[in-house]
Amino acid sequence: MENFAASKRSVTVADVARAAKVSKATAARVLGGYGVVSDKIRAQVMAAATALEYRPNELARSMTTGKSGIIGVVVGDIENAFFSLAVRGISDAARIAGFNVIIANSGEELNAEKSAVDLLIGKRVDGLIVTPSRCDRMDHLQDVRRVGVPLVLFDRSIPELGVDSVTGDDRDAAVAATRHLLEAGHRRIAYVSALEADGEHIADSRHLSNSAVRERVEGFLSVLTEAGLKNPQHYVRLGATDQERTNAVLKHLLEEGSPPTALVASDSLVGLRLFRSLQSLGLSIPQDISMISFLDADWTTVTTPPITVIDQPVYEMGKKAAERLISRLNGKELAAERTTVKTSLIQRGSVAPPRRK
Amino acid sequence: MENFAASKRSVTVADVARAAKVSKATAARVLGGYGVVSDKIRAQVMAAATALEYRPNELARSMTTGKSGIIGVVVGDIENAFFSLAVRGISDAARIAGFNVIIANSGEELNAEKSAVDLLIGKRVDGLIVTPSRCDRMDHLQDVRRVGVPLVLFDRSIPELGVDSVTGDDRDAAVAATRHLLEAGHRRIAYVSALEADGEHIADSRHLSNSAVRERVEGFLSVLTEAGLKNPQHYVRLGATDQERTNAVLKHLLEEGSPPTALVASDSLVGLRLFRSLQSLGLSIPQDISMISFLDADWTTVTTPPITVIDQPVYEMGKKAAERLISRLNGKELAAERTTVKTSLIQRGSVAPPRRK
DNA sequence: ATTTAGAAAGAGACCGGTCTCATTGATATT
DNA sequence: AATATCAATGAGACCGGTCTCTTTCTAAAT
Repeated sequence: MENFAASKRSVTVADVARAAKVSKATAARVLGGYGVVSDKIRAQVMAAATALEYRPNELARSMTTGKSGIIGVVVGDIENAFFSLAVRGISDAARIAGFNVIIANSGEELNAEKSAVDLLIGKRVDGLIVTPSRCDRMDHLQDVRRVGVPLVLFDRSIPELGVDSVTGDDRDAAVAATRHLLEAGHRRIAYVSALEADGEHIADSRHLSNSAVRERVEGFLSVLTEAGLKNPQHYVRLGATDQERTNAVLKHLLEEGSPPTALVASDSLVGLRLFRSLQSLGLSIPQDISMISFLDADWTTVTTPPITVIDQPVYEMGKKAAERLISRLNGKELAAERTTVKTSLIQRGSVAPPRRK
Repeated sequence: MENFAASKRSVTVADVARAAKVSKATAARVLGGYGVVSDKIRAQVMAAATALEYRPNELARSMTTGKSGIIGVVVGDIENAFFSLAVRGISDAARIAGFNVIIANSGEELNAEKSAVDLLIGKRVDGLIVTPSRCDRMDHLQDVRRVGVPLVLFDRSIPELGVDSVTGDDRDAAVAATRHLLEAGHRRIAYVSALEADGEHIADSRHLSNSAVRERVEGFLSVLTEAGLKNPQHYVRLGATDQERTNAVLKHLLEEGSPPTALVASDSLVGLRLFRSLQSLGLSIPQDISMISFLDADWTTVTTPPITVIDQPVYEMGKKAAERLISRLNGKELAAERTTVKTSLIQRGSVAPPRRK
């Protein structure tokens, strides 16, 4: 009784060699595409290979060559449009260069990130692209360097690590957005992020564990401080991780003595949640409150009004990160570099002068 | 001169064995967690391993065991929320079961899909989850079975292949949506899909190469036929692959003698594009035209009006597909099964009775 | 005291490729 | 004709694990 489904021992070079009546070494040369072989023998081996339906075992190949042809990617959450677009950029660039991509989710959780990195190194990925969930904990990333696996940070950078990073120009982007609101006449502007924290407030922006958020907050604060506004960090709020908590954050903001007249959402998910919160409170944009969101996400174009956003070229960022990694993998000796890509403000309909009291 | 970045030869069991003054076999037993070892020796080996920062080479491990611990996933497009959510479901289920996921994009293109499948098999994935781009071309999928790699189809099924599949109840979903529109009083209802085709029209729904779309179209047509409407397939349109072509599809529909009063979008991307098209034409929903979209995507809740959708539990679908595959990987002998998950219609504001002429 | 069972450790083959080195044979050189 | 040169093939080690088989040693059984 024969079982077709049962995994039969797969066809190896040795099998092909036997069928083609040549040595294993010769068959390997043909099948592996290296060394010198006569045309006649080559044809012979190829014929045997197709007849037997030979498929190279990449695992074995990787083991001897030491290269797996795989790039490991650790992102916060593939479900998030930001990351899925980035992954697309990475995958495309990788495929063109002949690499494959293996993806792991960290859920923005340090321990998950650590084990993902460990695992990918165990799989002997040739290189790693990581979105560090915390920029202040980097032992595991130092390990990556130690074992000699090239590493590129994505979306966030850790200068102390001395590795490549590809990020947006987060500070400038925040500056542009904040200026835009300031110019529209707003004086009480809130910045809302999903970053996990003890409370909703921040004590010191320098302690923000996510460098992208930190840069943005610093840009935000610098503009407001420059404009002579007092205590601008009062309006920086964290912890908008889901709809419920976002509702709470917004509620707190609006119930205070001097509520903000404009909001900046730290990413498109926060933006979406804020939009929903505002909607459910019956507040209209931009009459009652203005808002700007990071990332030109799908939803921002079809709302009424459409949302003014900071357009991050995420696909290109992913592509750049992959290209940087790949040029390292191809042996280029490069100094660690911080690549920042330019973002732009797309003005739509969600910003207007604040309502006069 | 020492180069810290250069990849140094990695630490192997043999190195650990030497350091712990035991045989390679014994060290391997400890590090691999198999066989019997005395506590004393175990401690000795563990100490040496941590001292040397030993990291197992999963590649080598996979080669001997024949299992890689990797599940290969081939999707149409990770950038599409449908797939990124599914991938999340797959990844989560996989991680819980101790598997990893390697993702490849087919771009809904048969050749890309073929090479992705080849490649993943070359990497010796333990199992495969594939969204077949065409349900009428399945040689490469038969190869998968032949080499003995368990396969689960996702979102689309190919009964002739005799493998597991996890899909939505596409026919029923389309039936429910169409009935809903019919009950609202619509008689001219269009179904718009992004499926690539020669023209925008279909000759025979049985020839649709994507089984999910085929099922939906068949459900759609059956309801309309049952309702006594003539030539309902006239209103089935394909090729809405990007904004421009979607605009064209809509233009053609609306310029005809008896334009549709309601639209069904085959997926959330088509829905989004249709929404934009309608917006740019100055048509208001649902006064001028009603619409229903597949997939409860982010954007559908924040439009004015919010969009009535067919909610597909995509995360669960991904999870189910992974779980099915994993139970096979764990040696369960199962008959091929078509799993369909129930969808539901979420009524929001995009459906109203048609305007009276 | 001698046999015996079983636990613990060692030796070495093996997985399926790559790659170095040795061997063969044909052509070019003197 | 004898030697040098080089292309084409073969033989076998190697990568880093797993795993089988063998050996050693201790403790229970007779």
